[in-house]
Amino acid sequence: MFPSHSRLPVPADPADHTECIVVREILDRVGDKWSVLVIALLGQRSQRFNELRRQIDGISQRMLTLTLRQLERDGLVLRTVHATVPPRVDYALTPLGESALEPLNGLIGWAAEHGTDIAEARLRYEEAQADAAAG
Amino acid sequence: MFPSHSRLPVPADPADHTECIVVREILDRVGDKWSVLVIALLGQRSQRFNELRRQIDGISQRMLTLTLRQLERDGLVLRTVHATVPPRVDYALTPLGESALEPLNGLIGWAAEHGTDIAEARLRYEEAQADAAAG
DNA sequence: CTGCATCCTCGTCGATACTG
DNA sequence: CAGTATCGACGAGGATGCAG
Repeated sequence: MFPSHSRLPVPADPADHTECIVVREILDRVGDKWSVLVIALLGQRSQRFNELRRQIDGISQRMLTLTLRQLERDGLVLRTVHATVPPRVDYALTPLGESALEPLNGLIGWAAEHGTDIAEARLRYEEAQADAAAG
Repeated sequence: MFPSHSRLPVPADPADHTECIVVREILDRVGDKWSVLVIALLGQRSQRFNELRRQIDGISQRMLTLTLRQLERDGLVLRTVHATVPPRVDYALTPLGESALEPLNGLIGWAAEHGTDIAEARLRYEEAQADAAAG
């Protein structure tokens, strides 16, 4: 969370401390390992648990469950249980979740576009470090 | 990082695994506690170390140093040392750093706009949980 | 198939003390 | 003023086993 005294240059009321906290919480969600990927996948189409699991190579059952719970809790994802046998659970984005796709894709787009710039910057940095150590 | 087999629905070449990794790394940066705030503050004007420190209530000296180092390493922030006494170090956004402001503000704007929606969703969720437990 | 509980590891962050 | 070094606490996340 942003500490309550600090400010974020958001368009809206910069004096509102609550807003900073809210923003920090959401940014935290963006930062955690799987949330954005899950949102992006559900943005394509609604899917079942193991359908997601198979697409997200490397995710543990536990983390997929936790991630989906959190997204459900935040109102970004809708969980639908079908009382069939075997049980079937569908996950879909809510309208709120869909509204997140746009800013998220903005960020993802930026990342994809400037990824090489960053990689190059890192190389230059390492180089400079090596020079400093050698010199 | 995104596992190398998973895909992100970015406009550009979805088959490129490297892109996923790069995107995940950048998303991680967004998620860490202080980076976005530092970028936002430097977006207003370039600032000195303790100038930033004072504005970011709650940050430790260590974390501000680490955060700035990482942003410098990634080419988002430029560090300028003035050989005066006492020493003076200025931090400023690079053009790359400034280019990040737009997507970042997009996300921050979304968060600010939908923060109450999320808060409400959480209340409803807790409520439903309580009902389930009681019923 | 979907999901919870447990254990354990590892990285991140804060506190503190010290340096140029 | 602007760092670096070290230590400890904490929590995210993976592995595994069990349940509805």
